[in-house]
Amino acid sequence: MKIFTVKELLHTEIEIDSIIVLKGWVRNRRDSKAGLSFIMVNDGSCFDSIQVVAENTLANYESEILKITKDCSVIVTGKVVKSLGKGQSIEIVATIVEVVGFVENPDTYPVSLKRHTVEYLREVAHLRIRTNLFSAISRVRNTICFSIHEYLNKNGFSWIHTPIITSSDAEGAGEMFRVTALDLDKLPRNLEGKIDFKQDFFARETFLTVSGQLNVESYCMALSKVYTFGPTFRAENSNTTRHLAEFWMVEPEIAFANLMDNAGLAESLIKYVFKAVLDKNPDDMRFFAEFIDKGVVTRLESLVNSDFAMMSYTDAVNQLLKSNKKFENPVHWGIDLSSEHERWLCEEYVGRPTIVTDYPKDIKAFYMRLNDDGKTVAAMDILAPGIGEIVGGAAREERYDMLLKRMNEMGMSDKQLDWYLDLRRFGSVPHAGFGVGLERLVSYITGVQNIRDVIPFPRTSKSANF
RNA sequence: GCCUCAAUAGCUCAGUCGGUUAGAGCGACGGACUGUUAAUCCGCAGGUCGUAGGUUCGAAUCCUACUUGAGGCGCCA
Repeated sequence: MKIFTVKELLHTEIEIDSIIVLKGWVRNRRDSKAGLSFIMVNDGSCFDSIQVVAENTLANYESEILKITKDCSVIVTGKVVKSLGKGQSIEIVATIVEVVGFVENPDTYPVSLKRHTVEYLREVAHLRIRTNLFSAISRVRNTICFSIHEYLNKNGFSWIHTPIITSSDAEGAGEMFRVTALDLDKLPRNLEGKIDFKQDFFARETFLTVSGQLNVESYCMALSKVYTFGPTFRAENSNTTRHLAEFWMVEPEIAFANLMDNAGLAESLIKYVFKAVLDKNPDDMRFFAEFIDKGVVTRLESLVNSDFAMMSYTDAVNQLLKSNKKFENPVHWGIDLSSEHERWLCEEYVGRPTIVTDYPKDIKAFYMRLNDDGKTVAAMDILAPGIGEIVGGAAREERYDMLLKRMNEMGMSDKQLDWYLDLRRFGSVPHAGFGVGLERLVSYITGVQNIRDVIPFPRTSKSANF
């Protein structure tokens, strides 16, 4: 007897009268006094559960089947039949229902058969995957990751495994988590009375990476098209619906490329991902559209077939000024756009993802390429309605003198990044890249507003449960 | 890090001006009914009112501190 997933049973042609085995968790049980019970079994392979009909002639009907509650685990052997009821085309008439594991104390089982808030489910993150919402999020997240790899692979990119541990504290993206093997109760001191990191595991200060970009640039200078895709860490005390201390980021980097090549790649990648989700997860997306955000499917569909808006930072500032809206933070050329500005731009003014380019150099990172105007850098952010910045990227400063000058201006030590400067000395080429926040992308695609709900076990300030 | 709000049954919430035995819906359990679909109907159980202090004859209710959670802002992806 062959073992089938629910997805195979519901979404491929299985011959009627086939005898099959099915393994999963019970979503719901309904009894009929006609002498049978309906058991909805879900194994996460797809959104829908399959209906198993258990008749009271089964040996364990009274002793076990009538005691099945939500999330008991079962192995069902049975026959595929055309459904006599409404709501499904086929169902399984069971010959054996083996209860592998019962649920203790169903009255206090955290994920009962009722609607729960996402805030509550976050407190039981090890069990929340057993809800329609979180299993749908998990499947869509998986499709997103797979399609990112697929798109980049099809387009000749190499996936580079840049290090998680870094000795550079100048990656330019905020506070870092320290990595140490020193005994914190007995920290070694040097002659100056400071902590002696020479005695630490790596014989220097080390941190968790905030970005793989600097490392991947060196691979870009040999393999042309590369990307990193892995976890990144920020020790910022950010408390918002769109920040995590540990999150995943995709960072493509392309050689012989400028900002427009970069923006084109980002838009093309994101649209590919949108389309993949629409194609592969229609059931999950339908659920999000019904219960989370009505417009979530139509929005993706229209975006796949239209262009992202593009405007320069200077234009954006001018539009903000022209809007005559009262913003908390006053607008003038040179400010860093705050969320209210970004929101107004992409939600009200444009109404779809918007690529903003050429920001003032003073509000951007040291490695971004200086434009000919001497005031702006070739940076681009993609702002998405409801989420804000989902992509941040730039053409990199490939000119040695310019980069060194910029680093000095910002008071950075060129010693630590001499290897990075080397890339500008030995066969440098114009190149560009960007970072996509995976969780922000998942959030945008699913309509799930809090980023803590689109990663399995969220790590945020003051919270690292499970 | 700053600001705001919240914490009462397994979950979601109500609880009047500080006053007798703290209520409802869902879930769980028991029953009725039914090829059922978040089934429906009836019944029953379930509470240290976040923690610690304080005010008061009397505190879920007022005050203080703490803890936890949420939202907004900042930082960013």
